[in-house]
Amino acid sequence: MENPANIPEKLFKPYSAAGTEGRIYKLWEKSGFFNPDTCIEKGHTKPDAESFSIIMPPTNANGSLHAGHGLVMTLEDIMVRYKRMQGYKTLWLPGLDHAGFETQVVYEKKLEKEDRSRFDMSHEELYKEILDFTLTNSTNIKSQIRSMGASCDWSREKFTLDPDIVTTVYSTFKKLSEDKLLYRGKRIISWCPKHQTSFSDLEIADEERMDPLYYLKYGPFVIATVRPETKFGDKYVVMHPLDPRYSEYANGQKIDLEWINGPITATIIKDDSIDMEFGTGVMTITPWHDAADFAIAERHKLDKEQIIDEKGKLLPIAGEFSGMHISKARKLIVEKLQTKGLVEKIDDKYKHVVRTCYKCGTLIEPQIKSQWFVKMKPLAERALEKINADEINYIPEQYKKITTYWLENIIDWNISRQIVWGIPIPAKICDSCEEGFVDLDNTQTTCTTCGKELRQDTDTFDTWFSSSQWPFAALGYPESPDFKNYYSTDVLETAGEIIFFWVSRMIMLGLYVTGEIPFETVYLHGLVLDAKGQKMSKSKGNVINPLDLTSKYGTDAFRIGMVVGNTPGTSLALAEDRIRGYSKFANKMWNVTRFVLENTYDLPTDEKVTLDAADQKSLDELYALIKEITVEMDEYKFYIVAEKLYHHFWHSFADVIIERSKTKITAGGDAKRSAQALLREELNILIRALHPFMPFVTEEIWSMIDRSETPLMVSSWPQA
RNA sequence: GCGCGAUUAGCUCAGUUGGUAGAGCAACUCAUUUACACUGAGAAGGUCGCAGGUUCGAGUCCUGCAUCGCGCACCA
Repeated sequence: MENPANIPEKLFKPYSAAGTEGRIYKLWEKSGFFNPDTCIEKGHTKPDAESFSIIMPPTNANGSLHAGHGLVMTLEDIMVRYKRMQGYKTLWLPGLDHAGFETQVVYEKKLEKEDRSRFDMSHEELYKEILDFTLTNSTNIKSQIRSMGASCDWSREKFTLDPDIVTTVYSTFKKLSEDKLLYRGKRIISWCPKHQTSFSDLEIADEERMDPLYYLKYGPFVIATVRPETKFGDKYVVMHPLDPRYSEYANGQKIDLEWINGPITATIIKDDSIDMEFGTGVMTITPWHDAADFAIAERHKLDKEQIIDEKGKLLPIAGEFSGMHISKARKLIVEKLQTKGLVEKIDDKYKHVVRTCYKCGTLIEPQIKSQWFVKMKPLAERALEKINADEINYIPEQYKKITTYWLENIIDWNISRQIVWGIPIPAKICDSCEEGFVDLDNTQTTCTTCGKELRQDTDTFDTWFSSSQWPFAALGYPESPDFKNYYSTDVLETAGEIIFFWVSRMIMLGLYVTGEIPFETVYLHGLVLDAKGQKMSKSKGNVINPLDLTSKYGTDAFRIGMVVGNTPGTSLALAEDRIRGYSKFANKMWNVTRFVLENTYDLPTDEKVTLDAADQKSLDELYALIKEITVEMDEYKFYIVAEKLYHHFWHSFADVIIERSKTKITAGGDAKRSAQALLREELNILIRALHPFMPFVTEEIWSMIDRSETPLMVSSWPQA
């Protein structure tokens, strides 16, 4: 076959993503250009260039890439490649997360299958097994991140359990303690009876349920409750001080009455948190197992008594029901109350909200426990100042409102978890007076309050406590040059779902420790849903594995398919058609390249060509487009840039300009040269502009159209 | 209960400061040997959730309502 243009053989076949992507990624890695220092050494970035940095949300080391990750990697890589091409000193720092609770749950399931249980293992044994498990699996996720084309600097990769990270987390813990922002409190916490650990308020899911509401005779009163099984210890009866129905009773007044297990003496409490409209306007309280009741008990300094143990079984106070699981006990207790004539009525269509473990759906059983808490108000106030001064740019903007509302109403953060897999809390506990002492150097042995012997705290930190320090910890705060060069980072890109869990807490802790905001822009993407707009879940069987799509249609097709029309914050329905369409686009680019090479080889690259009017107009339009999209890139409107580039490439360049060039090339002379020059320029500019979106196919094409031997990833973003 | 968001073509969604509605996919009609069938040309498809209001002019601004989704909340 004739081939005067000396066109590579592969260009005569359809574009093969599978035959290209792995090779290109290796080439990039070998070049070292993911590392900004190399870009400077080799002269692609000026040493005094402005920096641009993104810290990759640490990926669960033990996990597998899901559709949401696919979007994270795509969006962040687009930003990073764009800035790198523009000459910024660009760092994208990858990291892995030990993902404390999440990983422990996965491991527990594995143990269960093997007929083992974590409760039969020592701390050390379990920790070591999970560590091995995690480290073994971590190569998997890393190769999946690579397959997405992520141009992150692997030489700077961090893991949340790296010793230097742990050191930073410990020093923050100590600083909080010294600044009196940390306390060990015996307070009501959310407890999951299945997982045997406490949670912060964020790990709790609300669920609307229909349950019977029992109206029980309590001496002269009638009280309404959905949880008769907690009522054994109720010896306080509470009503509103202004409720005329109960004006004859005084605060503190004692009354004798017959209750579940016999006669008791109850005390009347008047508290204005009581809603006079609800039920009878009277309730009894269970301070050990209800946050609202706990608050009332605190206000009036009332006794608190534990009724239910950590596994959800009734304690001896329940008399004949002692040792019984609450799920079984309720029915029997109601029966007994009925026998005693203490049930006034049952409203069996009562709609209310229960709190469940976000992971297993088990009903949360509030318990009073000694735990470490961070005082959040002072931290939140500093964050609010910065946010209200617009020092942090939220995309989309509505997240600013959501964040400020949360910060204004923040409650203290319980950072203790009763799980093994995590960063151990460096503290000593006095079991006798329930004091806790921060002890990084492991030197304190006796309680300074009561003199008794201390034990090591066996709890670990909430994973989010360490990941909230990630931007500065991963950059080597406080001494590393990277910290000085790249903090504050430019963009934090993650799922809108973790706005409170992670983003807001990073702002607070970043500000607290370093005095600076951790990032200037927060870009939050929405959920990735299935083709029908349903949330993906294993139980529904509608989970789309991004790697199936990339292996079928190519990573480039997947990437641009994820981006086009996907506005920040809005959830995306991931339909296969969507991705398939863009695999055709990669092939279109491939064929266009062949046409351009075949038809321009005889035009010397250094020849000055004057374009004719029509061609000049086309070129002006292209420059106008580049100008527009450069602005839109800076505004993070990738969804529109991707669409415009796609549209221009296909429907202007291919359909109009190439078609027009055919007759001009046949005509020869100036018309031919004008057409040829335009073809070359269009292709050159569009391939560069498309690179952040479709890095593989563009890099491959670049190697055929550019003679400089500079990889496209460090070539320049087109100038308008 | 409070708050946030959504409601635009069959589907998924754009629509910047108000100026006669756009894209992709799907469906429809033609075209078929040189860049590309992973193609080209063309046509069709929407009283922009409903009701008011501001305006010369509203998908866009204001008010109310409806439906869906999501947060937050110590009414037992």
